[in-house]
Amino acid sequence: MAEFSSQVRSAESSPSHFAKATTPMSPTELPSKAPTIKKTKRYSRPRVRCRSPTVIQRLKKTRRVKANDRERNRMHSLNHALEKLRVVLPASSFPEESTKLTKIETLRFAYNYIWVLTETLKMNGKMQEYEAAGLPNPLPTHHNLASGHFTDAEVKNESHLVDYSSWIASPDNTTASSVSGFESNSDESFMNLDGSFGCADQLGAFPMDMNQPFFQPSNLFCDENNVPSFQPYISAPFPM
DNA sequence: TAGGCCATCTGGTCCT
DNA sequence: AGGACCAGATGGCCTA
Repeated sequence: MAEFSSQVRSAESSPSHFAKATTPMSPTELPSKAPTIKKTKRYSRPRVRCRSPTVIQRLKKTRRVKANDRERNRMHSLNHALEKLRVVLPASSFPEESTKLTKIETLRFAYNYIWVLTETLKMNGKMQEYEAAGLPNPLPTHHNLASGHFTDAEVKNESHLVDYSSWIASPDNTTASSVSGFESNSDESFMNLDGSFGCADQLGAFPMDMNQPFFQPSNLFCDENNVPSFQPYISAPFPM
């Protein structure tokens, strides 16, 4: 934490108020530990300093200034952490196309992004269970997408999900184009600022809008009659 | 110009 | 006593 504080203070982008921040003493600056000398108690009553009102006022002011300084640094460290979170979110991959996420957007996006990744992992686990049991892949494929079980809108969403989950599952994130025929490469596959996912030059919206209900991958599995059941939206994982 | 977002200040509370 | 944390207040900046 102390390390971070110094990082923040030394940040190039630091506004002028950083200059006001108190600089903690480095270990070398710290006073060497003086040998402890046991002092004899000279007063029987607790010492109460006699301070004039002006002294008290001055004391209060310096305390307030120091508290403000700490609070400023605390908020800067919080913002720094948020910034680090921003840069690992997919939306940050295309800064030229997106504005910086606000604080609340960053938190919601992160929450939802983690949720999607978790669901994807669960889905992959289920796929392996199906394979191990010798059952047909329940996930939407080109074959079952064309089988008439889905509406056009559903097919659209399904293909996006397949792309998305494959993209996430692939180590180099290059499989999205191969799954449903997108002519994209890894550089073009991304999560849009609004939470939609797709390729640079196409896509409606993979329904991952931060403020909208969510697509649930686990709902893509076939029912007992081997008919793909599909429920495109569920309640948003993040309470909006 | 209203509204959203942000940084900062401030006083209160809790903890060490 | 002093630091950390929190929430309310305030003012500046930006955008629709």
